[in-house]
Amino acid sequence: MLLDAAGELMRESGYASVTSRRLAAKAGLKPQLIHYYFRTMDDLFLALFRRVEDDLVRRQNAVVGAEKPLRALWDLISDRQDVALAYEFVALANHRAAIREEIARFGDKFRKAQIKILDQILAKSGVDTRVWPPTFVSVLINSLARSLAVQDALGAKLGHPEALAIINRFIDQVDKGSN
Amino acid sequence: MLLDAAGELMRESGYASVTSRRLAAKAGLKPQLIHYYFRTMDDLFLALFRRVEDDLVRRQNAVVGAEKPLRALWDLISDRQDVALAYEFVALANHRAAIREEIARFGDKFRKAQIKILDQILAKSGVDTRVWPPTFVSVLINSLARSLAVQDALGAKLGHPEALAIINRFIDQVDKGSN
DNA sequence: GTCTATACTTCGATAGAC
DNA sequence: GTCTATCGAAGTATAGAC
Repeated sequence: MLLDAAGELMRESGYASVTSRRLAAKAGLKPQLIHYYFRTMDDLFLALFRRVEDDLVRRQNAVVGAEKPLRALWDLISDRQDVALAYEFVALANHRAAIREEIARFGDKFRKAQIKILDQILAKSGVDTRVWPPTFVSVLINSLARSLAVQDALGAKLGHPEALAIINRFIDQVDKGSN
Repeated sequence: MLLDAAGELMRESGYASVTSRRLAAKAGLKPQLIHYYFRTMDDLFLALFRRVEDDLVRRQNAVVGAEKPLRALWDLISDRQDVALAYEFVALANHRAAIREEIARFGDKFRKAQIKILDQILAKSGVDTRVWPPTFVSVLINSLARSLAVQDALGAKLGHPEALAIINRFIDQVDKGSN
């Protein structure tokens, strides 16, 4: 419950506003209880990150069974809430070594799993994997999805429709061949 | 001088560590002087952002005259220092409305200028702009450059060599035709 | 412009009673 | 597990002397 509240606070107001006092207020507890469950705030941030991490890996694995797997993957990595949280964690990692290491570890783990999944999706789709190697597609779609999501959230959308048209065409083509 | 120090602090330790006390310490001043030059910390962040903004637009305009213009643009938007700062500002924008608006405004302005430049570069290069519309190339290279830079900085580099090989091939092809 | 002094708030974290 | 009490540090910001 505390981690839920912490995540919400972080997405809405940034990592700097996740303080023991504010978090406690949101959860209807006394600030001291935060330190009972998580000795330091670093412990809390790490616990939250690991939780989000597990959830993302689990959801990513689930796209394999979807009717339109690449679309499902794209939607997953485009999720506004997730992207906002990811940005906060990256900024947080800038001055918390423990977080930075965990993010780096996760980044590679998530990508490794994603490449495996894309390998299957692309093979079934009939797309030429010499032109579109799964590794490249992974880097490509994650970059695009996150950039578009964050810029959209900020309110800068110039060029997005044109880009999305091309991206959607690619996704649909892959998912069409997939069935 | 203060803005230089603030930018450095922000890149190194995150926006949350840009406080009047720490900034003053770094600059060898008393904390109260910060408030003399910038009444509030918001004013300071805005002033810093506008400064970085102008600098980026200026540097982007300069790539037109470069021998390898697309490579010059790619290097510009891949700059580790700039990307780190950009992430901090986005995170900061999450809970400072004034910053968010300024970033959105800049995002569209920067992209608009970039599309214009890419229009020239791509036209000269002989690349088929029906396959590679300048707007799409703009969204694409900014997404890729920033994602790769930030992940690199964190220490997650899985798949980067493969992606860069493909990106570099495209850039070289464009710049080759450009001369 | 730079200083001292200072007000007020919020922070992380611990001790100890129940 | 939850409470009261409390410490010391750090934050933003203002007033006023020089």
